[in-house]
Amino acid sequence: MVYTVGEMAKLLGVAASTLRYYDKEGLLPFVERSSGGIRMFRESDIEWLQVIGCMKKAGMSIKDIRQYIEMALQGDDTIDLRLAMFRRQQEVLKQQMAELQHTMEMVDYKCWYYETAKEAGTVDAPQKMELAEVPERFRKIRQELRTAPGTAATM
Amino acid sequence: MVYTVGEMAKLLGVAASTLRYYDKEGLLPFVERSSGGIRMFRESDIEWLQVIGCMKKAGMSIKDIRQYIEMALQGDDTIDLRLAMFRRQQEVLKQQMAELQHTMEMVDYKCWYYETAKEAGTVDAPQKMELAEVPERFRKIRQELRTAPGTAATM
DNA sequence: CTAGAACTTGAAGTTAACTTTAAGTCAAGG
DNA sequence: CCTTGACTTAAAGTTAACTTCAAGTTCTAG
Repeated sequence: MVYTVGEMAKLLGVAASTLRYYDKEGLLPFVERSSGGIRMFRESDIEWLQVIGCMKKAGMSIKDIRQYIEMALQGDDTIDLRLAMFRRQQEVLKQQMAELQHTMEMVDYKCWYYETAKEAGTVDAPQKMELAEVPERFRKIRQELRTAPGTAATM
Repeated sequence: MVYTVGEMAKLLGVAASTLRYYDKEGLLPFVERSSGGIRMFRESDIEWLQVIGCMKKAGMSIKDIRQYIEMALQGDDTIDLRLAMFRRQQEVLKQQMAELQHTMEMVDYKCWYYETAKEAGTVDAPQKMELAEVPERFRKIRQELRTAPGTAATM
């Protein structure tokens, strides 16, 4: 089974122009063409496209992804390089995860903040509340929000 | 203690031009000016800036953040709206977290893939391996990568 | 009082990742 | 054969979030 660019785009849930753009940027050197020049995506190309999608979600640029594709096409000599690349990406993702956790804590705090404000009818309630009255799990983030990053909040 | 734009930028680890840009976009209506027109950031403005930073990390646009700031300056009448906004943001972050987890699984799989390839000296080792030989925790993602999203992999 | 560093503004420039447009070509159904 | 919808390319346009520039002003230290 082969697909045209439009069919494959639909299958993946992206715009056809996006796939053409990726091709132009060298991300799809494995896609063959008909005698008339029309792209013919093969079933097995889906895996490439899924990997590209995941790498994008991991925050990699088109340029970085192209480097990976080029390495992959060079064959088994670049296995070490590709392994190193994904190991580095693992670290990047761990970092992203930690940041996301932190952002979540802030949003959780703000939800508590506005729930408390709602009950009292004024933001003064949470805003001016003594640290000791603030639920324990929000104390750290509250302190952090009120000081510059890198500033020791505890003295 | 008050700070100029340059000092505050250094404190927060961002470019001064970024703070000026935020101001121009209406994100910093609370920042006062000297008689000569120079921005005078107050200690308490740090909390605003930290919240702006967190909202940005949560993927919110400048425009969305401005709406929040405007609501906050309107006072206690907008508490419900602000609470709703952060609750929505909680959902968005949960979604982001799930996606990040999924991306991580893919990268973990790829690390295993290239470790196996490295040992064998060829990517054929992991690529052509029977599903039963693949470590259990990578089977699902492997199946998923090899089919279009939304396609039932199990039949 | 005067350097000179840091501030001000508006406007133009940058970057990444697409998207749209225009002009033309291909391929399947009738 | 011919229509028609989907394909092709190159080039220009879009968007968000900054960054840089140019010309001028303010503040602080000597």
